[in-house]
Amino acid sequence: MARAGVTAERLTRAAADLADEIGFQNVTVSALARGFGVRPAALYSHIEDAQDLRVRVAVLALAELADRAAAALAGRAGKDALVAFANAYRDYAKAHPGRYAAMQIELDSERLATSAGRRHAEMTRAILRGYELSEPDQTDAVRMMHSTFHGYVTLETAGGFSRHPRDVEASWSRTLDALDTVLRNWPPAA
Amino acid sequence: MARAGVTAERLTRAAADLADEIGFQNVTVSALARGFGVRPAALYSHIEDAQDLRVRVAVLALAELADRAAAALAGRAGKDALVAFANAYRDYAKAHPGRYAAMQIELDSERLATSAGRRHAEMTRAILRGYELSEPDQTDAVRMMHSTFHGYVTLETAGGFSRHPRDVEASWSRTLDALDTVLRNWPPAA
DNA sequence: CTCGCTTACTTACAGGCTTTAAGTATTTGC
DNA sequence: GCAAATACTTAAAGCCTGTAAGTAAGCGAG
Repeated sequence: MARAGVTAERLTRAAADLADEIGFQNVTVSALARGFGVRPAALYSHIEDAQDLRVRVAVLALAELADRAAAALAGRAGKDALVAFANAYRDYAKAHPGRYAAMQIELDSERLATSAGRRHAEMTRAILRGYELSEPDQTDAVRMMHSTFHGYVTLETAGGFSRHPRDVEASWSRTLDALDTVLRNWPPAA
Repeated sequence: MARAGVTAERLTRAAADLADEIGFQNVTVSALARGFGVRPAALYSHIEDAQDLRVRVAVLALAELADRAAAALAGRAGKDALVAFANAYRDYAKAHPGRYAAMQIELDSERLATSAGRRHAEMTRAILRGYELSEPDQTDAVRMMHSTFHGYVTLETAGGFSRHPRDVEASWSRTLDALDTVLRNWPPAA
């Protein structure tokens, strides 16, 4: 009965990889245990329950994405920064669909504050520095940007754009152009 | 042993209502059967399996939303139409979170073509008639609009905007202003 | 009206997942 | 080298999905 060397970190990583392979919904404690050659009950020494595992994957994914976005953003400003950030976001989601799906579960505010959620918001605001928006326009713009990225990526990966011949890549590029346009010409409050 | 009068339609409606109450993820065949005072196995005379039930709820929700959007759109044009459509979309999602979640499952293209998916696309294009965009800009704009709506509503209902004091309603209104702005000033292709 | 067919629903069961409890083996640290 | 902590095991309860086979209810035809 040699020990399998299971830790919460390894479990989380394995769960994330499994999610990318078979879909986040299909990641079960049992399947994960199987991968480690261990009985399901063994995992409960390392994680609280199945939901705890899901949250850990979500936090991991948020951190990974924040790292990539930060790297993409380094040394860029204005539209350049906008495009780099957006592409980092979309590329991550496409490369890691399971991790991206994990990010969508509702995290309690405590965990989000501690996690990379804050970093994302800060980076988005950093991009907006190039557009000289003051509050509350800045917050509105942050929300619109995030909505556009998230919406586009979600719909694209769900196959929502696949029934029209127009190149999805091109539409994305034009959407970023449009976003840049509106940020430079943010409409005055009514 | 009186018959319970279960039909696929009633099941679908009950499942949708249940989803709005307890969340789409928590709708099970067993819970649904309980609501009808019937054994779980009885439902398999009316639905193929659990996935079939989910798809039915999704199609129902798509049709309901299309009806509301069409009603909101009637007699309007330009920004007026854009705002009415967007609000119908968001209001539906907020009033029926379970149904809205159901709409996000991947539907095979066959079912989507038959269902209300087509109507949605047509309505979005109808709105764009007021902005005089020609292809492929029109398709790009449709995709951006849909992404923005979907992204905003998803993030809002997931609590993603709740850690900032700015009124979510106001941000939404400004986002629609911004969308109108960019549609009127759609950037020329590079 | 009743016979017989179709359909709705039942019980029974197999198999999978989650989670707790209690026991056994292994490792760590003094 | 031994005690305490930790990793893992089996066992079991509870819930879910889905299939198979049986029973009862309704319906149409004679």
